[in-house]
Amino acid sequence: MRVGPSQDEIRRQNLGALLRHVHVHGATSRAELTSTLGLNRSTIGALTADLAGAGLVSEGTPKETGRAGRPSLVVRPESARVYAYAYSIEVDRLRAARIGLGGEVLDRRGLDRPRGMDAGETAPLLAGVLKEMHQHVPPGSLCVGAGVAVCGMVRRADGLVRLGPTTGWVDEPIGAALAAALGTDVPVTVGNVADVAAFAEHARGVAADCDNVIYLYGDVGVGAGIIAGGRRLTGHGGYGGEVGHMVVVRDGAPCECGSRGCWETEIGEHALLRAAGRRDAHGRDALLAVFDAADRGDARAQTAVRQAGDWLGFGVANLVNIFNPEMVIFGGTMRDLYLAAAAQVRSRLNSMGLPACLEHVRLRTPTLGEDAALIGAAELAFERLLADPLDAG
Amino acid sequence: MRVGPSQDEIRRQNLGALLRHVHVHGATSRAELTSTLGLNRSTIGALTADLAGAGLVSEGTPKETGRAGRPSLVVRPESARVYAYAYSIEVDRLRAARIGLGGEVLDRRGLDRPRGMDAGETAPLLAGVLKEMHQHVPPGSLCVGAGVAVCGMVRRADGLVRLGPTTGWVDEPIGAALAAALGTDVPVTVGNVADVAAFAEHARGVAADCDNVIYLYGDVGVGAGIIAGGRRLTGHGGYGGEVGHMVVVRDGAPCECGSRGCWETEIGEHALLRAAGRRDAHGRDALLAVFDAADRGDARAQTAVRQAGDWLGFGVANLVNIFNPEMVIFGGTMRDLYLAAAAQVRSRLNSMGLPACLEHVRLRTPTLGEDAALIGAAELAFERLLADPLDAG
DNA sequence: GCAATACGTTGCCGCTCACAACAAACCGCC
DNA sequence: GGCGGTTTGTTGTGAGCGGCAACGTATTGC
Repeated sequence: MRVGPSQDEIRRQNLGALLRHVHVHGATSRAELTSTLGLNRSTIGALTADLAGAGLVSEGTPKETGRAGRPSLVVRPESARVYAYAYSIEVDRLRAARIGLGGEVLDRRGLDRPRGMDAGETAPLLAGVLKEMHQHVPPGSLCVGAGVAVCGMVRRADGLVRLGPTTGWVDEPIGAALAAALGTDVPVTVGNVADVAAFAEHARGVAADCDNVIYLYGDVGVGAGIIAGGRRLTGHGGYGGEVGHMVVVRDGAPCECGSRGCWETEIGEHALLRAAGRRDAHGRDALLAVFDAADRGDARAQTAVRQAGDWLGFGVANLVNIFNPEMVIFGGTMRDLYLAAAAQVRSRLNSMGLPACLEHVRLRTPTLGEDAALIGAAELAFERLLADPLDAG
Repeated sequence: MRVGPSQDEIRRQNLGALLRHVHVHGATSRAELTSTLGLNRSTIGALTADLAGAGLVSEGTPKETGRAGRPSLVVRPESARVYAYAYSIEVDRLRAARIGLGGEVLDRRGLDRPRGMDAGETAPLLAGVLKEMHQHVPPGSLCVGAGVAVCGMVRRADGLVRLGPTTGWVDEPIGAALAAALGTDVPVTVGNVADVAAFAEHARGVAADCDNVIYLYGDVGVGAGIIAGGRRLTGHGGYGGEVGHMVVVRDGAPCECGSRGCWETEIGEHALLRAAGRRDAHGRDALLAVFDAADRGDARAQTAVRQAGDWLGFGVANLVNIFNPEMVIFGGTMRDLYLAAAAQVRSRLNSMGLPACLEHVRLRTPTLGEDAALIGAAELAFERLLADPLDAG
């Protein structure tokens, strides 16, 4: 049974709200925080004092106010001192970063990932990168945790990767393995790429003011991160958003998942390359080559792109009818496909979508670009800090 | 920016939590409330005193405890004194009820609804029924509002019915019309039937312990009420859950919505009747006749039912992959179809659903039966009371 | 009739935030 | 350079909330 918070939970929530504000919006004057958060001056003062005492923010005098009156102290996130580790596990690459409070990328590494590498082999590799990065951490810094973005279905409870067609993983306990490798002082959170990217775009990207968002992410397959009513739609086990396996052609082409006619068999990498007559190619570069060819007038590539764009619009229309979102974001390869075939997408969407659902929906591309997964992964780790700044700090 | 609640909001939330508990679970001893809500004895005492003072609950000594110790006072909802009006606007019927706090149906009316009647004509009719029912209200009672369940897409902001294929309504302001007819002291809330029924089943039905639920409701069309993470999925405008217009056959049969191949063109009333060779029939009785015929061995009816059941499983599998729900509930005509073709539904679901998503999903029929819409409509009205018991009371 | 048990009631405490009064820092003007 | 006006930080006070412990009360079991 839901019950109201106790007093110290109020405090925690307010500390979190303040810290979240400077984390997302950057340095903010206390006066502005007062009006934004709707708390009293004295309360804001007490909260910032607590956060500053924990080393999470610092206060300073502003340069020039330009206005009359005593200048308000500016509350800054301790971007250099408070940080999270972020990982992105992709098809043939591993990316890692150290990201400061506020979202600044402090350090960044990347390494190739041989196909077929499982979680048990990956975790020590990631831990090694962490050790490398850790050598450059200034003394007195605070690590709030590590976040991992991975292509595949992630069990919310423990970060087990149930099925990652891209990586070939089945039931790989990357969360547990990484937690074991990093030790108990670095809590690990694992999330699906699309979910995590959606989270990032919702926190500090295009969807900053939208509470109902579908973030469509494509690499080899297609998944979605869904924000419904301002909160991430996880589903019961954490597997929500597997829109790539929505069947759009009954008894259609076989999909890797074992079903047939899944959406990603029509708009995924393989489908596009095959339709463009490049059956043996794979990877993002090959895909971009198809879009390039279509741009230059290659008839077969154009047909392939139009066909895929039409199917993209088809699936988006279904999702728009089901979710009535405010915004649909096209990320990963879906961004390229959308940009190459926007006319087809919109046309399908307009013919299939219910008028009421089409009313306010906006189609967008991500603003955080390649870093969305890493930033989102870091956000996962920061989430713990923001929920309880003083205890986690 | 989200900020923590102030002290009086804590009080409101706790009052609401207590009242919600006795509203949903019936009379409860103070001792039980203490352990369930996790609040102190003295706090529970103060809260019940406030609620009793507002006439929302009453306290009494229990019959027999059977255990040693001083018997705990029992907190009862004032079911007879505190009530809401509930309406359900259906194809050819209007149903109305007066429902007491706790969910008890105190009074119930029904009348025929001529097809083609619009909101402007319906509202006075509903207001008239309310006046009738009002005559039997004991003095000193408290009306907390009115809730309306209507087949169609409802704009959350003001209860405008955007599109109700069943009723033939387009942009009918039933919320505003009813509010005008009932006066300002009876706040009106309008919701989609499926949403409202899902709400009811989640509050006090099969889905009581499930936070991720899809309630599939069929009449002429098909819609869904979706509970995600314990909260109703409304979408941006309030139109979320229009799963009936998920296209399952590209360029398929034309649908009333203007699109083609919508799910409801395969599992809706018309589809089933047509496939069973009863093109001219309509209504629930005709549908039940088809299921009866299939039961008795009519080959054509059997084929129609199996076919529709297969499509039902198809769509459910898509939804299960997208939402990863804990439970799928089949209501309205979908209940009949599911019961008649459970084998087909499960077979399709198993072949198309992702293993991880199938893991914990349960298929169920509603427990609240025909009253789900009315009870859910009343819950909409009670929701305002539960959010702030003393101000609304 | 007594002890044991469980519960309601009461007074007190710590906590949080709002509020008001005061002090401090800036601007513009003379 | 001094002055008032303005905006803000700081401090002390107060109200409201829930937790807690002590005490009174109602029941069961012996």
